[in-house]
Amino acid sequence: MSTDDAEPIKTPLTLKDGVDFAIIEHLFFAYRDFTSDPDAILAEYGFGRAHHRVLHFVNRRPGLTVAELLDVLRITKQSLARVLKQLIDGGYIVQVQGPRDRRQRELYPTEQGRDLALALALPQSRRINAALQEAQLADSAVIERFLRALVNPELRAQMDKLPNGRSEP
Amino acid sequence: MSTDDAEPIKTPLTLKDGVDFAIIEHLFFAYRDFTSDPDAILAEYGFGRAHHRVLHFVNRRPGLTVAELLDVLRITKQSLARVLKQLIDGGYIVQVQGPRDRRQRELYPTEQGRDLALALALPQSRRINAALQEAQLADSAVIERFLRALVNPELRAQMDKLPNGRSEP
DNA sequence: AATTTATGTCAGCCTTGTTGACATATTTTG
DNA sequence: CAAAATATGTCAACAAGGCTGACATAAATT
Repeated sequence: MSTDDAEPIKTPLTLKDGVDFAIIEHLFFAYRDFTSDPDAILAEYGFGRAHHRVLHFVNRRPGLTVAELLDVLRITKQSLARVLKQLIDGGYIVQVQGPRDRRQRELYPTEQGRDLALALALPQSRRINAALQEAQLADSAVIERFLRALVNPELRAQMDKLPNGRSEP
Repeated sequence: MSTDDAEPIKTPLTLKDGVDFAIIEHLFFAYRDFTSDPDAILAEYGFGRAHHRVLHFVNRRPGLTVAELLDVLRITKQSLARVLKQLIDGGYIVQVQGPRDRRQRELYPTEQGRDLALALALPQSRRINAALQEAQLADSAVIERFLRALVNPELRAQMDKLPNGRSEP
C-alpha cells in the first residue's frame, strides 16, 4: 500500500489548504485548559471528569431520571453506574423513587453535592469571565450562539431543557 | 461526615448562583460534537483521537522533534510512543535524524499522512464555518481571541509557533 | 397473564493516560 | 578525554472511563 520510501513533506498545513487550522487548535487548547481547574479539585476527592459531568447535570436538573441523564451524557448505563455509585456512596447525590413511575430513580444533589458542583464551576466561570474581558466582549451571547451552533441540530433541544437558556423571553 | 439523611436539593443551579452554567455546558456539548466527525473517520482506520492529535501537529509543524511534540500535547513519551509507532508503521509519518543533533528525531508527514490530516480537519472546518454563519459572525477573529484567552498565559506562546497565527502582521 | 420498560449488576475488553526503571546513542562539560 | 547530561526508545504494570453482552428484578403496560 504505502511505498517503501515515503517522502517526508516539509511544508506546514495552513489556511491556504482551505481549512482554518488555527481555530481547530484553539478549541483543543482552550478545552484542555478549561477542564484543568476542576480536574485538579476532583483529584483531591479521588474523582475524575466523569464524576464532574454527572454532578453537574444532576445539579442543573435536579430530579432527572437515570435514563434522562444517560441521554444527556451519551454514555452507557454501565459507565454511568460506576461513577454514580461513588457519588451516592460519598453523599453527593441521593436517589428518590419516581412518584408516578416507581421504577424510575430521580437523582438529586445533597447540600454537599451542590457545594462541590459550585466549587468545580467557580474556576471555570472565572476563566470564562476573564477571557470575555480579555477578548473585549461585553457579554457572552456571541460566544454562546457560536458554541450552540457547533452542536448537532438534533441535540440542541436537549440544551434548552437546562435552566437559563435562551429559549424563554 | 455526611449525615444519614442527606436532604435532596430540588432547586436547579442557575445563573443566580453567580456562575454562567450555560456557557460551561455549551463548551461541553460543542466540543463533544466537534470531535465526533473525525472520531468516526479515525475508527475506520483503527485509530483514535490520540492519533489525530499527533497527526495534526506533525502536519502543522513538520520536522518538529519528539520532545517538542510531547511539550505541545502534554503527555508522557510512553503514551506518545504507542500511537506514534502505529502512525509510522502505517506510513503516515516518517522520522528523520536531526541534522545538527543526531539524537533527535524530526517528524514529518508523508503524502498519505497529509491526506488523512486534511480529511480529518475537513468536517471540523465545515462545522466551524456553518456555526460562524449561523451565529452571524463575519469572521472568526472574535471567537479565536476568546478561545485563546481561555488558555493558560504561559502556554499561549506555544500556539504562536504554529502557522497562520495572529502574531505576524 | 404476558410483555415491555427502567434500572442494576457481573464480567471482560479497549484506548489512552500514568509511573518507574533501564538501555542506547550522542552531545556537552569539566 | 572521561564523565555527565540529554534525546529517544522500550518494558512492565496500573488507572480511568469508555464499550459490549448477558442476566436479574420490579413495576408498568398491553
